[in-house]
This record gives sequence, structure tokens and C-alpha cells, in this order.
Amino acid sequence: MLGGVYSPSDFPPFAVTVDLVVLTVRDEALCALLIRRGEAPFRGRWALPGGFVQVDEAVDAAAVRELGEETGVSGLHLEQLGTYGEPRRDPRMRVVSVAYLALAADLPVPVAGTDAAAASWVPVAEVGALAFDHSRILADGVERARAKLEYTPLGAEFCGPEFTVAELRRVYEIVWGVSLDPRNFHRKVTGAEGLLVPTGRSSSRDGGRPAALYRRGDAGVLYPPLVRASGS
Amino acid sequence: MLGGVYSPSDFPPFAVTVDLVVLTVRDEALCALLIRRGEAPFRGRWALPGGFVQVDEAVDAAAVRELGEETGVSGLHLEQLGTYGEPRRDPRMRVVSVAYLALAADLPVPVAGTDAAAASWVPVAEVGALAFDHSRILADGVERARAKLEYTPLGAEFCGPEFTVAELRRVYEIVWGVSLDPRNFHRKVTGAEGLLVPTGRSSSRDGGRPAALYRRGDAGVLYPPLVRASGS
DNA sequence: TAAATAGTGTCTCTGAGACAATATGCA
DNA sequence: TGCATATTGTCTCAGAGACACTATTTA
Repeated sequence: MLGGVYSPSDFPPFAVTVDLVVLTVRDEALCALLIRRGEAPFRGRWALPGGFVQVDEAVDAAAVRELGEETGVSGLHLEQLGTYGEPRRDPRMRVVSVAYLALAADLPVPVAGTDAAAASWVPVAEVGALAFDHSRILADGVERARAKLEYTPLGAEFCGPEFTVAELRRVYEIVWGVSLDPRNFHRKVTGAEGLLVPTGRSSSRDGGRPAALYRRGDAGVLYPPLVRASGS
Repeated sequence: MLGGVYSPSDFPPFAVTVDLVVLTVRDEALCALLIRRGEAPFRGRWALPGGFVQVDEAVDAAAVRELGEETGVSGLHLEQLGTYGEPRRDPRMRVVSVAYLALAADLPVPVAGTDAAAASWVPVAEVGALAFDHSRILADGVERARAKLEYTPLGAEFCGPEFTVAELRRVYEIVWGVSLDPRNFHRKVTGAEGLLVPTGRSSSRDGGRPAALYRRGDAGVLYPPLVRASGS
């Protein structure tokens, strides 16, 4: 069938939802925001937060709304991750879900939000089987986040409004699961155009020279990119 | 509302479609497969091929099916591009569309397919305003294709089963709209792991040393990547 | 032979990674 | 002072781009 050649009477009805992969770095681990389901199916299982797209609401807008409801925070980076539309991914009816990826600084604590279901940050390494196909969605989100750190300034999204180069480096080390040379990392990120904007000075947690504090720059891409260990 | 906490009675119904951005390189131009709409709305306008997702069909499967119906070809590279869900993107009803990107070698001619609507290859530089939000979807698809050539072997998807390095280079030049040094390009692509598999020899169109023919290798990523002119 | 395209070799520059050296705080 | 961390500098190597040069075909 060619696009648009149809009438309202011949389309099968679907429900459309958004699911959110919200990631943060806390306690030295990459964590995802998960909710525990209070009802069947998958009662008691962890699941991604999300919900229905309203009749008069753009799909992207639904993701923004849900993210605000879940985290109490707005203005986070939010991007489409993919759409998951297997016929039986929800056992009760035909649901197509548009997944979004959000990166957040360590938020105080997930707000209970408009729902009774418990929400909490769970280290992605300790996440077991999730409800529906959410395990795969989460895996796709984590991989996307890892890839985006290479060529975008999004690593700074995991940090607070002001942060040190070492904090940013810890983000990279935790998300990628590698260790990076502090000297080379420092040279690269301070040299990258528009990534960091200097400010004043910082605390020295346990001793050692204080580190300069930076704010996020306005660069859209990271050049030169920070590459993970590749072919070599 | 949190994910999965709902009942079948409270979801608003949507129609779900797939739209295809099918790109090829022919006549020294990057071309998209478009159909001319035979009915309102947007009667007479060009639009992307696509159609409804069936009740018992996965969304990805619907894209594969539509691609086969439109091009008569299977086995092409096909990937999700994004989902477009503005409330009034279709004036008649609420339609959420999942867009896909396909890269094809120069196919003989678009088959008329199961539809009467005329389909043809249109150079993307000459595409005017499309129906619905298809102009934006096409633009997103073209940009995705350009970006993918950098770090994946997908440029070879635009070539036939056997091709020369010069043909592959023309693909890059046309898609990116730049000119590339033949010597450096040759050294790079023949040096990239798993990109090209040698075969026999080739014709020499008008004179000049014959070029070696290659088949696509099985590499999933292109390392080292071919980068477009960037920060330098 | 001339023209044309294919393919190789070389040089230089940039950036990555290893790691020495210096700077600046706290106990 | 001693220790810890921050920041700078230096060295080496790989790969990109410029481009000279060789190879192999047709006219």
C-alpha cells in the first residue's frame, strides 16, 4: 500500500506509548530510572517509566511530559531512541512504544510522581529481566549513551551545573567501563572547542590541588571526538 | 502515568504507518524514491512510499514488506530513522509514522507495485515540498545517510554487486557533495579492514588502466572511519 | 606515442597515548 | 614536609591530506 492512499475506515487501531530510558551516574555506577510494577502483567517486575500518548499530544511532547512527571526535572537532554512495535510485546493489546533516552545529573531522588509505584535508580549492571521488552530498550539506550559520549558533549549532562575535569572524566570512565589517563583527558576536553567554560575554583575533597570548575559550553558536537578504544 | 499501568479501555486509538526514505545514486545524483499521490489530501504532490502497519505485523516487518512492494527488491539495508507523531501531521486522523531509511544500488526502475500511483527516482536536490511532513523525514534520512557513510561500510550499498574503487568514490562524492582525492581514497578504502573483497578486473570505460573489481566485505563498522571535512 | 585512469610512495601535520615534570592545595 | 590531585609539557606513533610518480590500458 502506498503512503496516504487510505481512508479512516481501513486502519487497524493501535495504542501508542512512550518509554523512557533515563540514565544518571551516581555512586560510581551508571544507573537507570526504573519503576516497580504494581499490577499485572509483570506485577512486581521492574519496568521503564512511560505512559500513553494523549490524543492531542505530539509523541515527543508526551516524552517530555512523562520525564517531568517522573523526575520532577525539565530541560534535560531527551532524544528518540527507537520505536518498538512487535505485535505481542504487550500481552493485552497492540501497543507501539516510542522509546526516548534522557541523560540526567545525579538527581536528589526520583519523585514518586503522580503514581503510587515506587521509582528508583538501579545500576544498569544489576538490572535483571524487565517487564515487556524493556530489557532490550534499556540495552539500546545504554549503548546509545555510550556512543554519544564519543562525539557529543553529552557527558557533561551527567554532571551538575558546575563540575571539574576529574568529575567529567569519572563519568566517562563509569559509562564506558574503562580507565582514562587524567592528563590526556584533561588536555583533550579543555582543548575541545565549546565544550567547557571556565569559572572559579573548587573544593579539594581529601587533599590535592583544587580543580578548576567549568560549566557546559554550547557546542553541539565534540571536536575532536573522544574515542573509545577502537581498532588499534 | 507510569508504564503499563492501564487498561484497554482508556487508550486513545492511533493509526500507525511506516514511511520509507529509499535512497540511491544514479545519473551522478543522490535520488530518493517518491510516489505521486493520486488522492486528497495532497493530491498530485510527491510523497514518500509507505503504508499501514497490519494488526498482526511487527512495525519493522511492515517496513520490509513495503520496501519489497515498492522496489521489488529484498535484502537491502533498512534501519529505523525516527518516529513522527505530531497530532495533525495527517489532516484526516491521528497517525503516528515510523520512518525507515533504505539504501539501494541503482535499481532498474521503480516497479509500479501494487498501486496505481506513479513511483520514480527524484534527485534530492530537486525535490520540492512533499506531502504531510515528508520533507522533514526525507531531510532527516539524507542527513542520516551522509553521516553513516563516515563510519559504516554502507557506501557500498549504493554500488552493484561488483564495483571499482572509483565507483565507490563517486558515491561518496555525490552523497557528500565534495570531491575526494582519488589516491588517498584508494589507500583508505583498500586499507580498511573487511570493507572490500578483491575479485578479477574491470572494464576501462574510455581508456585508462582497468580498475580492480571488489565485492562488499562483511565489516559492520568502518575502521578507520572516512571523515568528512570537519573542524580543521 | 599521447591521453586517461589506476594504484603506490613520500612528506608533513595533527592528534592520541605514554609518561615526566611542575603546581597547589591539605594533614 | 609529605601526600594527593591538578595541570602542563614532551615524545612517539598512526593516520589524513597533498602530491610526485609508476602502471596499464585505449586511441
